[in-house]
Amino acid sequence: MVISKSPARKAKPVRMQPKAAAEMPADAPLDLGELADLLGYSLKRAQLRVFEDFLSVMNPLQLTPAQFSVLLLMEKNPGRNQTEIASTLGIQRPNFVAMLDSLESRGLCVRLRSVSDRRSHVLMLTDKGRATLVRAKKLVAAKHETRISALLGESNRVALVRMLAKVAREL
Amino acid sequence: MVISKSPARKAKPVRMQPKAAAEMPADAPLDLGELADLLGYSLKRAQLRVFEDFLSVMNPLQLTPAQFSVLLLMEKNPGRNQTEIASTLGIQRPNFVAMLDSLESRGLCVRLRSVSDRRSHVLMLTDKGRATLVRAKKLVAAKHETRISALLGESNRVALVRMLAKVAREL
DNA sequence: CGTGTTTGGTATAGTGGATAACAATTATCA
DNA sequence: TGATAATTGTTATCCACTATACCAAACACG
Repeated sequence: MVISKSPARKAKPVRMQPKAAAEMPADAPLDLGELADLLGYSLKRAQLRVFEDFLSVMNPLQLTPAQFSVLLLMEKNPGRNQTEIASTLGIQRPNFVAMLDSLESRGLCVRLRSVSDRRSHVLMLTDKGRATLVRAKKLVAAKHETRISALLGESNRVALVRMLAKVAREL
Repeated sequence: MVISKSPARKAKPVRMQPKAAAEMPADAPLDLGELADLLGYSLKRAQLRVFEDFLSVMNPLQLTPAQFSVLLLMEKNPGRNQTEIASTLGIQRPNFVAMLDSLESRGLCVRLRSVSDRRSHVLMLTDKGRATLVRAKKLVAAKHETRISALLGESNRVALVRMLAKVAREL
């Protein structure tokens, strides 16, 4: 028998509230306590917000952050295969297949059978992919990164990115 | 008819690589290009790494970041109901149910039917929950946050958290 | 040649997050 | 008061993302 990880909700909470503690406002914002000082918490919250903003800015081009990063890598590293691009981005190779299917079906990139190793597919941007990437970069620069820079100040934004990269790399 | 978002993989890439471009090292690390300057990218990467470290540090207590944050909120805000705790953490109420089931089945907290509003469940830490939280805090402080502080310097770590909170709040 | 490895791909499962709907309860207000 | 609306916890789904096992084709290499 397998130990179930799912809820074992049988006895519903029929218990009553014990003591009627001192009257509280009851509608005041909650106290985050040490949560506010936890790096992981603010990190996650900020990441969700930044991705949300990125998505809304990129709405006309219908590119997710992950798709945008793939196109960027293809542009700067033409001729690489799926394994190389995927692993650089921390994407599992099986999960990269559907992602490429999507980009290729939209005509943004192509898989070319490599002449030197017929197992691998060389990835290349199409003209449409390059044009889309140009527009995407402009959107990101004009409406996304600019907004963050306006909020933090450009030097702080750069320092922030540098610290995050260090954490990602060296922790 | 619905427009399918799924892959339309029919024609497999039988095309051949066109020109044999200039010889490349082929095994050099890829160039991240503007990806390295994108806040969203380093943010996501750092978040994954920090959560990974948190999980390994918290391994003996088997607490995820989300569970830890719930316990912290319960401690600092006893007597709040599920909706209040969940919404403060950005958790959808339906998704919070299974999470509470798990914590309650482990004896870390209880749902008490409120005397003032019999719809809602007042959330309280149990003694075991409080004891677990004490141990968890010590682990996080000693092995997690300390490590990040050693990497960045404490003042930088504080500045980092402050900037992230600002982004999460004001972007 | 035969063995082992790599590559892209399939199938599948787990997890996190989002929405619709519902019963019980409370709030609102004519 | 009584009818209607809103809220709370919950269930049932659904979708996106991630992780693992496995496979055939192609390659590496002794």
